[in-house]
Amino acid sequence: MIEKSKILLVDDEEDILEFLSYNLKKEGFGIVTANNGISALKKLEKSKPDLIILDVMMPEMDGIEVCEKIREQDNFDDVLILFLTARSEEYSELAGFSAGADDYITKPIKPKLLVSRVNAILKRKRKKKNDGPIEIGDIHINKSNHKLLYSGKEIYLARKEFNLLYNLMTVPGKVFTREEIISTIWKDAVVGDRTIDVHIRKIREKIGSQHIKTIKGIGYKFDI
Amino acid sequence: MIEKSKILLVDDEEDILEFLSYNLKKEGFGIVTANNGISALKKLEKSKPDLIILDVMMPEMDGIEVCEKIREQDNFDDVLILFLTARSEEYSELAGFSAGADDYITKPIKPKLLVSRVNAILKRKRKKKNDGPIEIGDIHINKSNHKLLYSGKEIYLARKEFNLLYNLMTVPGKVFTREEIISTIWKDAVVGDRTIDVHIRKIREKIGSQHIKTIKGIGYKFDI
DNA sequence: TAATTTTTTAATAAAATGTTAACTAATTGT
DNA sequence: ACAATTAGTTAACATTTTATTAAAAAATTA
Repeated sequence: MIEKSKILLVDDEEDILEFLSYNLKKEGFGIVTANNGISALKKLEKSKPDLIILDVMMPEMDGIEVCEKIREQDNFDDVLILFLTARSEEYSELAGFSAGADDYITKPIKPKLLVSRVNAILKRKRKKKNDGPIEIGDIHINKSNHKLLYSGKEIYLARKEFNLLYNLMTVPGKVFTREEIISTIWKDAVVGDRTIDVHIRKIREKIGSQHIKTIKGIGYKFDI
Repeated sequence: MIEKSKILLVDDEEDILEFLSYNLKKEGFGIVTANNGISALKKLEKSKPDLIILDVMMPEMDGIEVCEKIREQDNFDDVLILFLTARSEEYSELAGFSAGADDYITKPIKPKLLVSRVNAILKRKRKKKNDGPIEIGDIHINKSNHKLLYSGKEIYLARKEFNLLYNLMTVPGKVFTREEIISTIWKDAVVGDRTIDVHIRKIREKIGSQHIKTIKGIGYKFDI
């Protein structure tokens, strides 16, 4: 069974805390509540939540401030934060994201949407953990610390090179078409096909060409 | 001729709708627009789009909600959905993908990028049909890693050879006429009949001729 | 801002793949 | 058996795709 996730709810309105609690408990989440930012920050350490649902509009310390303070702490810089905002508060939404929020829900809160959004955000986090190290033969690649070990020796790859190699290694043997490669590595730019070749060449320069195979007319693959 | 794809654009901002329309019409796509989620859902049935481009941030019903509603409908659970978002990667991946999006573009939208992404996503869909490994007797063929195993030994086939053999193996025993072969392997080129023969010969060179049978006057088939 | 590194592009070389033509072999119908 | 038709073979050549440079452009760092 999947371990139930813990959620810290932060809102100054008791009604909303109860409403959220009720709907999320029903889904099996572990719930901790706080009715202001200070209290939330205090409860962080003990409760170690997977997700924090934070009302933007609170007296004393607003959600954005709380969010920033959470992100400053080393042990919580990757906890998920979801904002609750009123429809009209577009501005706060924008500010929220730059403060480090992961998602937001607008009030009035629809229970079904809330639950689906919370599930989605947690699912995504779980998936993200799969960005773990990959070891294939004498090549160890680790995305979290951006390190590549080639037969024990550490080798530096520039970012694009690293991402490209990492991507190929996620599914060894699978041929990644040039299109696939472009759409995963170059999210917001249009680059020519030669660009891929050049990066491939640089990777081969560093780890040899025995692993990275060209499938002419299709793409590249990482082979064992 | 390749049929032009239909795209449904959904955004509350008229400017953006026009901007998208202009750039996509120029590329020959059929365009239908809607300026809110409700209207989009209504226009779905009639327009039967191949792709829906959906702004995440909209009043009333946001893109994620629209997306979820679309996915709930049986006849549109596989329509392509592309999100427009002003936010970071993280947000779109978190909320959008779990709601069932296929890809996303971040604003500000660069026309070139938009077009290339749209083309990529549509092409990907067209291709997605035939896949999966096929094992027949001592021949294992796998499109995803472009590998052919012939009694355990890996054999390299050039692209056309591979596609041709794979195609024959999709329906073992069925006689594929030369016309059928040409229309599936040579989508947009005119080639002579001898060309097929040559490719068949090369395949036979590599895996023997016991499997690939000639049906004179008609075509070829892959036999067990 | 300057220096350095990374990324992309452009030009060209190299390699692999694909097609054709000319010829040969096999098959089919009469 | 003998045309007529269809397929197989081969090698030349055309085309496509990738590799390799060097240099420009962009991003990063000092």
